[in-house]
Order: sequence, then C-alpha cells, then structure tokens
Amino acid sequence: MLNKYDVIPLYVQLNDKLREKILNGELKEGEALPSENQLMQEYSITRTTIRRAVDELVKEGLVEKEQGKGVFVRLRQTKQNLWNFQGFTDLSLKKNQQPVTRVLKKEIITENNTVFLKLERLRGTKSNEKTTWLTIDCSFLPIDVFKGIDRFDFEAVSLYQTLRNDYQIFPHHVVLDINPIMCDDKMCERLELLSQIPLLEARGTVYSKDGMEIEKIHNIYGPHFQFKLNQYI
Amino acid sequence: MLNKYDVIPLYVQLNDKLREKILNGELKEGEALPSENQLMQEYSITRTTIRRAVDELVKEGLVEKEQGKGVFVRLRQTKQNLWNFQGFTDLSLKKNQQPVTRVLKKEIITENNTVFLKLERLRGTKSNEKTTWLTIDCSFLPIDVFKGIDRFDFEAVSLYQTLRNDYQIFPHHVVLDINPIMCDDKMCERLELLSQIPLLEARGTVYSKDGMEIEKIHNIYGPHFQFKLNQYI
DNA sequence: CAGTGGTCTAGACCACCCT
DNA sequence: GGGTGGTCTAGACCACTGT
Repeated sequence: MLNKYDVIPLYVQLNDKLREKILNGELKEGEALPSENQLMQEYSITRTTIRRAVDELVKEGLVEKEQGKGVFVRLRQTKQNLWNFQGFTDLSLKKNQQPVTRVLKKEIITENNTVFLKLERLRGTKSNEKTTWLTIDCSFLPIDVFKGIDRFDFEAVSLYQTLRNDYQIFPHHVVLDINPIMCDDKMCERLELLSQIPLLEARGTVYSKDGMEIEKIHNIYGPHFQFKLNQYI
Repeated sequence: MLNKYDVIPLYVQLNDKLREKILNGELKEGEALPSENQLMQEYSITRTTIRRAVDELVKEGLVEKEQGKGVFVRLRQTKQNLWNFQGFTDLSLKKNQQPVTRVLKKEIITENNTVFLKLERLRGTKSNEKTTWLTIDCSFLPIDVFKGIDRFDFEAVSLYQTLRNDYQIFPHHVVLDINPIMCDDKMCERLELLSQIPLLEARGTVYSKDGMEIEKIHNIYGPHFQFKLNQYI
C-alpha cells in the first residue's frame, strides 16, 4: 500500500491516504480511525510513523484524539460555522436552508502581471421564500492555474467543488487579515440592511497543500453571519 | 536539569526551558539553538524527545529549522496568529516592543453560581516614550480553579505566565465569537482614538487540554491591533 | 482486564549544508 | 568530511477508557 522507497515520506503517504478516506466519506463523521496497532499491521510501518501521520490530521482539523478511546473523525466544529469557504453549501443544507448565490461580477483582470478571474458573489440562505443575505465574497483566481474557469456558472455550481472536481486542487489553508469596517451604501443595499452598521471584512489568500496560491479573497460578512473561531493556542 | 519523574512530560519541560531562554534574551534573535546532539548530552534525553520539544517551538513561531544548518531563533516573523491569547507579553517581547498593561478593574464577581475574578486590562506597547494602546481585555477567571489569584499585580506580572508558573495550567484552545462593534465614548477615550470608528470584539472561552474552562474573555481590539488568522480548511 | 493513545529510549540511514 | 536536521525502526512503560 505504501511505497517505502518513494521520495515522499511514509508518514506523508499515510497522511494523504487517511485524509482522502475522510474527505471521500469512507471514514465518516464521528467514526474512529483504525487503531495504531491495526494501522501498524495494515501498512507494516511502526507506530512512530503512524502517530506522525495522524498528528498531521489533527493539525489539519480533520480528526480528534481521545486518550484510551481512539481517533475520531471530527469535521464539524473547526470547519463549519467559520466561513463560507467550503462549508457554505453543506452547512446551509444541514440547517434545512437552501443556499443562494448571486454572481455580482465576473471579469478577467490583470494585477501584478498575473491574470485573474475576479468573481464577486452575494451569498445567503433561503427558507420560506425569504432570503437572508450573509456575505459578499470576492475571489481572485489565477487563470493560468485554472484554465477555462471563466466558463462555469457559479450561480449553479459551487466554486470549491469545481476546483476539486475539475482541477483536482484542494484548498489547504488560508491566511487572513480581519478588520472591522463601516458599511457603505452599496454594501447596505446588497445585504439589504436597514441602517449603516459596522461589518467584518476579511482579506487574504487561500493556499493548496504545497503552498501554491490558489485564490485571493476579499469577503464582507454581514450581521447575520456568525463568525466563530475554534483555535488551538 | 529535567525531572524524569515529574508528571510534566520531558518534552514539555524542555520546551518551557527553551522558550524561557528565548524570551528572556539568553538565546537571541538569529542565534542557533544548541544542536540536537548537544541537547542530548546536556539533558541526557533522546533525540526524539528533543525534536518534539523543538517542534513545539516551531509551532509557537519562536524558531525556524533549516535543514543541514540548525534551528534559529526567529522572533520577528508575522506568520502566526496575531492576538493576545498566547500571551500578550510574550508576543510583544517577540517583536522587541515593551508591553504595557494598565489594570482598569479587578473585582470578585459571581455569575451562574461561580465566583470569578474579573480583570479588565488596557494593553499596549511602548517605544520611544510613546504608548500605543492596542486592546481592552476583559478576563473572567474562576477562583476555585485559581485560588488566591487576586493577590497578583497584573500590571507587573503576566497573566499567562502566572497561570503557567503558579498554577501549572496551560491554555490549549479557545472558542470565540467575533463581531464588529461601534466604538463608544468610553472605549474611544481608553484607546485614545480621535473619532468613533468600528472595532473588533471577541467573546469566548479559553480551555485547557482536558477541556476545563480556564478563562472567559471579552476583548476589544483597537485599530492598531492587526487581527491575523492562519487557518487550515 | 484488554485495548487505546501518551511518552520515551537507543539505535539506524539518509539528505542537506559548509568547509 | 563532519555536522546538521529528516525519517524510521523496534522495542518499552505508562495513563486512561471501557467491560
């Protein structure tokens, strides 16, 4: 199963394999991973190596360890609720709300000698024919990485599902600056706010696992969006 | 030097010792840590344990490893999360700034049948006789967990260092709600702001490793505090 | 009690960096 | 070549969890 002579370390190979099983649903939310002893036998590697691979999963926020019990898939807290990156659609559906995306702008721009698709989306949830607008998401996607990405209709398909399915690119981590800003008239109108109130703004970059920049973002979070954080310190 | 029979794991003891040497200037910016072989001899522990201790320092953002060369103290990098839960004092010292803390309020209160020390602190950094106020931190510490904590002068000593040194309690993770708020007159005056601008507010709970609530917080972040986030998604 | 993860030892071989 | 960190093995003992 694992290739001892590959340049990729065994713990990375195992880490990739386990992450894949979690993300494709083979290991479901709340389920336990095979124990360290089982993994030792299954892959014929030592416990140290297995522990290293699993520790990476913990750092990635995919699993949690519980002493004396096992390692359990925990996708919910750190990933959901946080922002609308990959969990937006799933999160909405879980709450029996229908996710709604309206594309406000979609254009090719050039910045610092790089060509980007600029995609501005208004996002919200619908229940009982009433739509609550949550965020204004602005994404900049380098089109040399995502060739032909401008052909998709992002009111119909999810951006992150497209990146995964059509480009085999998986967002890994994000670096953000978070600031409070005062709502301007345009934001007010788009988010359907009655008065000018302070909002949250996030600017930053999304990276793939190997450190490649895959998306620059500039999002505005409206008052109906709960910005929750669960951080290890 | 290290106590093999202590309940505190050796790698934590070594990690603490090295962090201390970095923060108190014994190991200066850019300097190399002793090599793994040297540390093995100095502390009579194996390389695995040393590597674990050093890896924690890397995670904390205090050092960087360079293959074939060594481990170097790197305090100025801004890669890591920039808030004051890992210790405002530690963070300021890392940036070669002098932390300033003014205690605004210190009282015993009771809430939900639990007795807390309520500690409100104005915090900033001083350079060239000019103090820049960054945050207003409000902490609620359960006094049945931290007996006698009201005797400390938190203008003189760091809260987190006290928790570590006097109570052997280590913050592990934090759950936060983050909201934008409008500055009121009191905040404006305390943070020495010229006009009313939107600010960031964080409310939440800090937990120890075993899930015990060790602190409730309600912090206000002024415009000079950069709220950076580095998250796996 | 058996099974789990937590810590630690004492080695080994490797790739990388500098001289 | 000699020193550094990167990976890996094959054990050991421990604390915690559930039955």
